[in-house]
Amino acid sequence: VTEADEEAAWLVRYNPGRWARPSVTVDLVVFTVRNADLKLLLIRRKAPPHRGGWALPGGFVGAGDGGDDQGESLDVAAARELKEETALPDGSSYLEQLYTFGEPGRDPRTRVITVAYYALIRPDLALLVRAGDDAAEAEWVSVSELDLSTLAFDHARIVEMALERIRGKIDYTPIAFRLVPEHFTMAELRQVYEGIKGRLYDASNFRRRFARMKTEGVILPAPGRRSHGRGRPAKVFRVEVGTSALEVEP
Amino acid sequence: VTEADEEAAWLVRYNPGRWARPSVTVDLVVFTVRNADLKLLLIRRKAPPHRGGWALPGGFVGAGDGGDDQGESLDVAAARELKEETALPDGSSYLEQLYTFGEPGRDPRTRVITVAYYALIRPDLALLVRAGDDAAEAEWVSVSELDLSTLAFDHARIVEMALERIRGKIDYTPIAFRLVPEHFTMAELRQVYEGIKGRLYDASNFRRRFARMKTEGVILPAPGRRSHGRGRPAKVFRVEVGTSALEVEP
DNA sequence: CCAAAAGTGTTAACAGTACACCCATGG
DNA sequence: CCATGGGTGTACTGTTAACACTTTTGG
Repeated sequence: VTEADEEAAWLVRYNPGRWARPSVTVDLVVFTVRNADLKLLLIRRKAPPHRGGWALPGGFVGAGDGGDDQGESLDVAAARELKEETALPDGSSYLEQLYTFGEPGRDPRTRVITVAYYALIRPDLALLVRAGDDAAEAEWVSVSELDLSTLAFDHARIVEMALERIRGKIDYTPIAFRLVPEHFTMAELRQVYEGIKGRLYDASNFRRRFARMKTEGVILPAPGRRSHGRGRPAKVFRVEVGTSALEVEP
Repeated sequence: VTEADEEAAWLVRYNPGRWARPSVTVDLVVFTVRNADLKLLLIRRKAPPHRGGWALPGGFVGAGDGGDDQGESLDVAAARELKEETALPDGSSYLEQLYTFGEPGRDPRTRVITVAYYALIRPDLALLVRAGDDAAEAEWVSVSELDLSTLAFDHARIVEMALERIRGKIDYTPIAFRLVPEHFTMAELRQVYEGIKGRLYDASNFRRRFARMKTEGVILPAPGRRSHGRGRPAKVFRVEVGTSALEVEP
């Protein structure tokens, strides 16, 4: 047995092509916060299975032609699905891989492994939602009012994990800034925390929590004030886009 | 166009089978700690590509026959690969999904999407490693001495992310207990932290950090003491397996 | 006895919380 | 003027870090 023979044998045995391949999709848990109320984007399925049921937006990952073209990356597939569903400009939303779900039987048709992502959408851009290709309608649903058991496939578990992730991550990463407009008040930022954590924050202590970010120049004063018709108008702030302190690593 | 026709059209259009499918694998980052030294398990690849190079153990996910048999779950596939490589008894190691890597071109043969897992192995069981099917040899390599750039595929990135994950998670979850023997001393537990975090801990403060777990009955006294030949012998502790306080949710 | 490692006690710094109180605006 | 929300100051609490000190073993 020559070395070339041995190598050829391995090539055959471990050629990925000889294994049955699952389908791979991306699913999106798209969040926004409005008036301290955490919402997520659901679609009504136009096609079976679960036709007419609520589900997460998503779609298949382009895998190319099996030859030189290996298709699109997972991140790109997720961004593409997000764009199809929301028509938002590129880079205006935060997108992060969440977890991969691949239980046999989670899709009755065939083995489907889905790489779930979650996205954070600024509320001033959240109106730009539209129904994608495979959806009859797309709608923002309050997490507090959502009955998870009505979701198709295993999407309830995906949503639960996404909630867990953002509720944990908001405490030690700057993801909250992805859920406020470019110019925001401390009250608006606080309401993002209240919507995600599902509890109230003391306004004065909340302010102090971000005092250091102000002195360090991460949070910058923006011109003007904002009045809500009643009470003292609030100062307006902004964060420098691309500030290293705002980078979030998965 | 009847409703049935429309439904049939959707079935064709969104039938997962009509899309090109990628191969799906699981790769494992297997950790252990010995003498405050964090080690990970690498194999030498027997087959191309990267034949002879260091790589993470892993293998293809069984996807069934494309019909009623949908194959094995991702968790099961990861546990199976771990067993092939280490021969450890089921349930003796901690296994958690890390991240999914699917850049086109990461495997030159075809589109391969890999779901990476990391595992934590108790040092008293870490000797039970063996080379799996596709490996010439398996070896524990110190993270501090490892040159990441020598790893095959995109395994350097996978290892980096696994390190990041355990270095973060050890601070707010009880994963460290998965890296000590059933009966352990505070010094041994401390060395797990030192190996993972890559810094020294004050022994007295470290002890206090776990004082509450002792009073709450999570950490229990074990009979006997342990002498290292020099100095005062240390008390021995154990944790109740299956204690809810030790459960770690991904 | 001495070196080494286990284990205890004391103090300071800091972040989070509760809460009293002042400020500025619209009506 | 007063109701409402923005904004400041203060006191208390629990956690962590630094470090001096005591205890118990092997050699």
